[in-house]
Amino acid sequence: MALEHAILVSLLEKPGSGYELARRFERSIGYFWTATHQQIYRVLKRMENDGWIDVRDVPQQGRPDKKEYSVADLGRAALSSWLQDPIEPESVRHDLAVKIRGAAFDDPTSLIREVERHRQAHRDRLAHYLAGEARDFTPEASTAGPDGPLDAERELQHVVLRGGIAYERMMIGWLDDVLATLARFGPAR
Amino acid sequence: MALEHAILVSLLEKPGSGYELARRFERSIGYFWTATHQQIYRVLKRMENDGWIDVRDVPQQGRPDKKEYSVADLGRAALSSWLQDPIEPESVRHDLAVKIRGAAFDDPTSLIREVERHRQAHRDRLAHYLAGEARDFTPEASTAGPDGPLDAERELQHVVLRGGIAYERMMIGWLDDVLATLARFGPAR
DNA sequence: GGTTGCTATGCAACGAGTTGCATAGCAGGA
DNA sequence: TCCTGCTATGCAACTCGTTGCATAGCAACC
Repeated sequence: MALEHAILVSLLEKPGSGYELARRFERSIGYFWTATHQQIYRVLKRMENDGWIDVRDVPQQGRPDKKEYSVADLGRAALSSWLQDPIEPESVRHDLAVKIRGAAFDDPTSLIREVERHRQAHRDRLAHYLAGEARDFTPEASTAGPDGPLDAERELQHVVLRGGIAYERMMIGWLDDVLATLARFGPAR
Repeated sequence: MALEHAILVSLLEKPGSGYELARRFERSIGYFWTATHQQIYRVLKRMENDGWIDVRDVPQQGRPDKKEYSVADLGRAALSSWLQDPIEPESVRHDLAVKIRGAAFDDPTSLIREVERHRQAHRDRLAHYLAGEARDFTPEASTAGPDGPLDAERELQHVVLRGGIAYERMMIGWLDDVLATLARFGPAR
């Protein structure tokens, strides 16, 4: 499982609390990994017990105190070891594809609406990614203040984002294809 | 969860045993859903208890007997109801993307090999999909004997396969991009 | 005769992910 | 004042998926 490693990468890029991590997983990390706050808290606790990360209590004004986590030597070693380990190409699971093949045995009307809804969701995500790319990865943004990541770090974040963009574009094109196919064969039955 | 629904669709397309289902999940259904035989057997048992599917003992020559499952009325109704239910666009989980962003904090040499390995796996899968398309979805193959699926069924299977093809092509292109990025920034550090 | 390999089914244990709920401080608005 | 909403952390129960193992018949090969 890679959730703990995704957390390590995110904490290396910038230390933070469980809550902050959960928000990153809704945003930039969410381009390639999703996790709820319950999962994150549980894994953070385990990682702390294993000595992978250090905690620091941070009092705050106007909001509850937080625990700020940062990567310890053991965590860095664990990440390094995982990075060396080969992984299997992911296994695919597309509920929507199941539905599309299932549409041969049912009225496809509601499926058409569903596919249109998904296409819109992918368009929204694509727009969101493109906005993030324009904001963070244009040449002018490259001189990012003292908190800005290093060149290699930035470039790698960018190429992962480009992967998300390519994925969304591919999905939109395919869903267009699906809708055209449903239009040709749906009403004929 | 959609495993039970994927099984229903597969059994509607053609009745079969748990073992045969497991093999389909390694092949055509595997374009969009993966499952091991243990999962399949467990779910088949539950579906049988719920009256979604019927069983028939089929004695065989030269090999162990099998249980052939087919979809019952209750199962067809359950599938129909699920097809009407909206689903959320899938959440993404790419171990490889975690590794790529993690490469900023480690020696990227082994990652380059890994990415090349994945690119080859996607090329192999693409070739496999294209061979299947040429075999099953060329105009000449459309007059497919008495066992051949109906036109709508075939068209929907084809559009799902095209989705798999588009996905593999997108991945190969992106992994090329990743390798170019790693080549530019990996050695410089 | 023994080994390997394929068909065919299944159990048990574990690990990971989801869902619902609980707590608590503080801010802002009706 | 009460209600809503955001930050911040966490428990408990459940479902789902993975891994390792077991059984059993038969075929093919050395």
